[in-house]
Amino acid sequence: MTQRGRRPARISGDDRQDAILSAAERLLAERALDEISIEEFAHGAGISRSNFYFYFRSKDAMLLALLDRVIAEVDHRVAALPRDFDRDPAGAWRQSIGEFVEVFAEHRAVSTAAIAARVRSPEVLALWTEAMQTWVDYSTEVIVAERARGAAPDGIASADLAVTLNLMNERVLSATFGSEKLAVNQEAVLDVLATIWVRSIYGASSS
Amino acid sequence: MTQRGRRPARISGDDRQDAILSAAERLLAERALDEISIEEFAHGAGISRSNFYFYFRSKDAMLLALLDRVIAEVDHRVAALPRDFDRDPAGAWRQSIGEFVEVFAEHRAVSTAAIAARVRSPEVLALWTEAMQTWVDYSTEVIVAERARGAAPDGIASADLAVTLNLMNERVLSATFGSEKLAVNQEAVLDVLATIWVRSIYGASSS
DNA sequence: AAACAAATCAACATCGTGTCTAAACGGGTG
DNA sequence: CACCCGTTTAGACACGATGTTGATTTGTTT
Repeated sequence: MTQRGRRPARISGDDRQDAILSAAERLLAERALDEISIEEFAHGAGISRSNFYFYFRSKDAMLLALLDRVIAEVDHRVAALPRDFDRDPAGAWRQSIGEFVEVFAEHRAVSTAAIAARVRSPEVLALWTEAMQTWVDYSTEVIVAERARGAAPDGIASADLAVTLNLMNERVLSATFGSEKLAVNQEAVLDVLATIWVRSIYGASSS
Repeated sequence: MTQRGRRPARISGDDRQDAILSAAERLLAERALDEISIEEFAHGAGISRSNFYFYFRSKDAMLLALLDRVIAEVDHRVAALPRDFDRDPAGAWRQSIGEFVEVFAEHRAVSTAAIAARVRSPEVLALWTEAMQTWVDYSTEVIVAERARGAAPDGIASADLAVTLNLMNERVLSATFGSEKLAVNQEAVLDVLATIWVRSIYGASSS
């Protein structure tokens, strides 16, 4: 999972690579990826446009490296979480979702850029989908377990529910932290998402 | 709402305009908007690339005209729906969502293209947001009414709930009908969405 | 048919990307 | 010290897509 979009490398130059990535994240906070030319990214990191290609094959490859970091952080955080859904289901879900919210908020520039670039870059799409798949698998697993112990009712397929709720999170966080016109307030978003997750998973299906 | 992205026009040429739009929708069923050059759209409609600009200022303007049609159809369908949430809440929600699903499915090429282009084109973003706002307002209104008559419990703000559920629909339908890897089966998607809406709106907040 | 607007097209200018080459810089090793 | 080798730059080039301009054709009206 590490060193994605990187050449083998030998000694130094890693700092430059980081400098490029830092500058990129800074620039992405202002404008979208499409609106920033490679020349701007290069100059932002204090190098020439030609030299940019020494570190990354393309703009998308650079974004891929940025995205890799963010995904790794989410996975690291979620893995460290206690898994006590039987003791306090609502709290456990809320905590998991909270990790997403926090990381998404901290790296909102990269997250929104990745989601936007996904439609155009197969590599970004693949990496994002792989990460989403991990989270969906985890969610599905827990839902199945909750149903097995009688805490959650049956109804729609667990996998479908997990996919839908994860896609909801993706879209809502993107809207909220991308400062879209139609979005949920930053302070309220965790409450709203957690509530919907819990109600959807544990609520009886009316009708 | 009509004649968006169109010059005043006088006599003929409307057929050409329609021909371009038809060809565009046909091409968009195969590849994404970015991957199709204006030249291809033009040739698809039997005209030269230069002449394309006589009908549309840009690719995005063309998409805007396509999107306008789709939004109008959804609004027309939803407005014709009976509004009997007190008699059969789950059924009423399901029917409303069903209209979205149907229109989205029928015009999946335009819908997914618009959602993708939104991040890049301010005009597409504005039109899409305006439509979403309409649907969110409607949803909010009904949720407030359901809470007022004691059918739905309080908890998170009605407006936040409405925004989130609408964004969920957008993302899930986009994934499903855009044939994304991580999506819900076409036959199941209405069930899944309707269930989550109903459980989220009428389910008591545990915890 | 003369006039005029609608419709069409070829040519041009521009911009960003990606590739390549030649030349310079700079630190560690033989 | 001199020599590599990794690093860096500038510059040129080809390519593809976009958007503009100006001229030309087509069709309708008077």
